[in-house]
Amino acid sequence: MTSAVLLKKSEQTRQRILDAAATLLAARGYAGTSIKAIAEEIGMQDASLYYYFPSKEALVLEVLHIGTSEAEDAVATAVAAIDANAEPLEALRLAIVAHAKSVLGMGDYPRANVRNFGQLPAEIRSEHQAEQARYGRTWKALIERAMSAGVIRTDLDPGVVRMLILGAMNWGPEWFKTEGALSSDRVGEQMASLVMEGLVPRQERGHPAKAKND
Amino acid sequence: MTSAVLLKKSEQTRQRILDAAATLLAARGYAGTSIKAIAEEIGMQDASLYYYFPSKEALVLEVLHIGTSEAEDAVATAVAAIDANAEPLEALRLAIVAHAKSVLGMGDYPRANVRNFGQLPAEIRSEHQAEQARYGRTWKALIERAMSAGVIRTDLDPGVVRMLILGAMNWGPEWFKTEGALSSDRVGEQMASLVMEGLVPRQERGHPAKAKND
DNA sequence: GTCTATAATTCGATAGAC
DNA sequence: GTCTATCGAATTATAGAC
Repeated sequence: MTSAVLLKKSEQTRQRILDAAATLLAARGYAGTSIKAIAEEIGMQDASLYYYFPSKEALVLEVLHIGTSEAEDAVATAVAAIDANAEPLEALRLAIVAHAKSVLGMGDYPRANVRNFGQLPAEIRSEHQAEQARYGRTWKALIERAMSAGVIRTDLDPGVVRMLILGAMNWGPEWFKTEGALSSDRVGEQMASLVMEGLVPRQERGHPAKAKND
Repeated sequence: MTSAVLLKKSEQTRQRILDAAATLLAARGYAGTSIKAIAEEIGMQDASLYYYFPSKEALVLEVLHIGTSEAEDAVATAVAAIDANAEPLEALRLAIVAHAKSVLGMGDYPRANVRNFGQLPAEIRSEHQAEQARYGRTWKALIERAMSAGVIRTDLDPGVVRMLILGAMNWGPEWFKTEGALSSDRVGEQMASLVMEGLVPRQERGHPAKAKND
């Protein structure tokens, strides 16, 4: 009898394939990740993967889908801690921190997602865009609510603002290495702080952006 | 007799290959761009390319190298308009605008560069990193000078700040389409404004970040 | 479920005619 | 300089034994 937590062996193998694919996709990208390499990662023959997935594209799409879902869940959980309608600025800040930690953290799926959805072959790109669009709408709502409330600037195009914020964070996997001196948590906080307060120091007391040499 | 402006026919062909490669690399990425596709773009047979370039890797490296050089030149030219030591904040702002326009503009080379250097095969990545590192030092100097002068925040790690700024802009090619409503110039200005002033409106009069509904 | 063997393409690259 | 022809390797995917 199967339980909810203890997966069947078949499910376990499927999961190990997904994990290996996520790890390699995050590190080497779509074209640099062959079915053979994924199979080797878990001590399998490449042909055996096709028992679990009908094609490389289906496997990759599922990895990216999980990556989007993980980031979306992280953001939703973070924002749910407060009343987002009453505190739209705080909601946005929590979302930024959550997203930043998702793409910098140890989980391979969100990183695999942001590093690959821009280089997908045209045939499967559109399929993933439907998933990605839902996450995009989450951010669109966060930003527009903050603009309507007047707590963030309204002199910029909301779409540009959204992509700049996500871009600053999504670029993280290109340079951030876990072995470095700074933890992903600290970098995530700095990302959020810079995006929210900007680079030029603020003069008012009590603002999150401190003067200097703090 | 050859002149400096009128290239020999051989040089012209070489240039057409580079241009086609830059266009395809910017649009489809490294693995999605085959030698055959580049050749077809200019009505050539794939084998003929090897008369001009010894390998795909050499061709790609030259495209990325040109992309880095173009961005670096644009930044250097922009910053040279002022006394960067006397006005470190303005120097940084000009650099941001220049870089943003480079990766958003019609030129394919800078876009090919930022979209591909993260997915290069390991063997050639290190070769390009030497070029890229020089550009990185330009930015490192710009940021550290501004920090020393106290005109930008010093409570953030300078390396993180550098990669966040460049990341927000380098992500542009993932979403910005020339056919859209906003011109690359306008988007570039908005990028610079957001990175410098942040998302949260400032209260002081006369600051570049206007209150709202401007 | 996992293996071996292999088909079918694609790709980077070379050889040699013209 | 550009072409045709082709090699060798890698890759996705299938067939069928166990």
